[in-house]
Amino acid sequence: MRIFNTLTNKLETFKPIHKDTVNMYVCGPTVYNYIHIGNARPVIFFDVVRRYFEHMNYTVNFVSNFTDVDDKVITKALEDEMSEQEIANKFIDAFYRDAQRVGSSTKYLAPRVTEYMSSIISYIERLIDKGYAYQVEGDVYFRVTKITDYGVLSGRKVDELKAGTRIESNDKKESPLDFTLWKKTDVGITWPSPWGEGRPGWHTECVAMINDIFGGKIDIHGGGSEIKFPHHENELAQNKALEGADIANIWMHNGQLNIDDKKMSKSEGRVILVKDLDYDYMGFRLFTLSTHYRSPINYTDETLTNYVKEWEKIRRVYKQSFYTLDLKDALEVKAEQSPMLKGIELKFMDAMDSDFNTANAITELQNLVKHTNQILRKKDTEAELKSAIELFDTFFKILGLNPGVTKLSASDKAIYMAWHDARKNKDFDKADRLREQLQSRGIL
RNA sequence: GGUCCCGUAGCCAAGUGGCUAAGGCAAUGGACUGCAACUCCGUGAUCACCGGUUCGAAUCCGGUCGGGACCUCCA
Repeated sequence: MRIFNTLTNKLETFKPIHKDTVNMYVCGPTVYNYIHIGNARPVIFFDVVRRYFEHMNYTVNFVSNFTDVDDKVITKALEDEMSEQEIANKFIDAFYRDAQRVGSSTKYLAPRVTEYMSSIISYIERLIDKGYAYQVEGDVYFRVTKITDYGVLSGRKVDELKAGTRIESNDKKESPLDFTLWKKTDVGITWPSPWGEGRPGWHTECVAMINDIFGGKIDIHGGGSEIKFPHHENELAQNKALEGADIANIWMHNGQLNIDDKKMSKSEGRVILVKDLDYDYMGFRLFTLSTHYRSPINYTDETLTNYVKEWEKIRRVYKQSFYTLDLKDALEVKAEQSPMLKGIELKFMDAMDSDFNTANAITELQNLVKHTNQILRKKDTEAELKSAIELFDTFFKILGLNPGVTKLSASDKAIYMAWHDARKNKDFDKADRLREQLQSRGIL
């Protein structure tokens, strides 16, 4: 299987560091607000990455953090007259609800910065010991100029960065590119450190936690493309300083989700929160996976509506297939996979093997829909239908789509049979009444 | 200002040197049908523009126009 490595800008054949295991870390949210639909994109995509590796029988150690120490958290806590911890807990709960809404698993290790404070402090101490960081009046900064190839991940050159006049000037820093590892402050929650009361900068938490949890280099480090610089660049720099090597074998970055072709912006009123999305969430998930993960997605109501309809179509044929077998008590029939279905399966897996090309994988899901609809029009196809259902189940599991179809109850079946008989006897008034019942039960 | 990405049918979107440029939505013709819904079959593209490299370009190179992102602890 091949994955695009943002560090080398090339497709690379995936080779795990430890046999049959994938260690991956995805930068998680700062928990000061509800997540918006752009935040949901990596939550969905990297969930699919994990699912596909698991389908390939890897053991996946998936870790995604919560940044619960941050200026924004502190500001929000002051505004709402709550503690930072209360704010964090509130929005972590909300995050889990939203992740579940869009079909992503929440059963993974989710370390919080506040739980790893001693690791972060000792990590900074080691950077100082090695001469890669320096203390000024209770602040600690990273000495970027000591990293010779700084900018390698984001494709920037130190000279160009220095030339940028927009970098905030700070007299305490040796170089404007140096970034904060520890910030002296008495605003909001603080921790004691060898440099005094304060709190850590953003860029250390991920490397410190990765080292603490995984004990070294991981296979995949992921996140949104907008945090490639400076956040991931700085993580890489810190790890090079301490270990002389990269923190991850492969860096993966997903493209952004825009609205009206522009980045979401709270100040311009261009934000849609996941919890406020007034559409079917599976349709939304399908929408986000229908574009290759490295490309930007443009959100419009029209586009999302199309994918919601598409999901209904997928779900409908699955439901019909499932109920067709259920009504015949044939759900446990032995599946017989046709060459056609085998071909669809192979192409689906090929697409996933090619840098998680979910767009092409979904095309195969659509082929399966069409083919299954053709099977449904024929008679005596239980074994073939069963095979189609199994393939749907496989695809759904990998993509994290859930049709929510369960076995019919005895009364469901009775109504269905009565409807069938009424139509057969041309008692259409009765048939229409029964049809309404079936529709209200979600069977038709 | 600097760096980078993108521009494929009305819409969404794959394809990044080689058969007639996938797939979906919409539209339209047909089939199925008690009605409706669903579903199936058919119908659509000089790949933004100009020039170059090549036997061959949507794909590589240069330019033009248009859109966007990053350089601000913004997912």
